Amino acid sequence: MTWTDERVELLKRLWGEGLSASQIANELGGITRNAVIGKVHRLSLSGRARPAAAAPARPRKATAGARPATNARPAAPAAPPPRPAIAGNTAIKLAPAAVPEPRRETRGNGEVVVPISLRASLMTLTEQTCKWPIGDPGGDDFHFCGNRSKVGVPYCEYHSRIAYQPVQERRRERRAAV
DNA sequence: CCCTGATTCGC
DNA sequence: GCGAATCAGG
Repeated sequence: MTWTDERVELLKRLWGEGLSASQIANELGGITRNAVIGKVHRLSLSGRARPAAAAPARPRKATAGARPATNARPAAPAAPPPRPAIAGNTAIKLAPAAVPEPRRETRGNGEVVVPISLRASLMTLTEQTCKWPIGDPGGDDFHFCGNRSKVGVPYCEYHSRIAYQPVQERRRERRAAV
């Protein structure tokens, strides 16, 4: 993939909004989070909120041809990313007691805040993000559950149960059939 | 285990 | 310049 001006700008925006590299990666599509991080660094906008920190000389390892990606992480104070409460940002509500593991930015009572740009596209649907739709498709606050799901399963555990409910009935009928 | 960003270095 | 591989940490 090429880093067109548009893509670079989007990258800057999303990164500035505090999205993770992987999220930005599948937001842009066609690239990995490594590419995003690499670009971020090249653009020198790594330290999201913290300007400080001068690289305190990292101890590179043996030279020769090997690939000693030895230690790494001297710099990088990593301060809590600024969560610029996006204006008009629609806080989405989770069904009461529904999602078991709201592993996202949550505030107060279980509301989940999703960055606009994140919701704009298919959210960051990966292999293990619950793709259970919530809200009216096409509605402004339509989104996906987004909780982690097991590999190969499209939904988180909670929604899997809902999705595959009819098993019991099935079983009954099947017995009669077979 | 899942994830995060950081760094190095061959290309 | 790019990004996979790798590292280090949560």
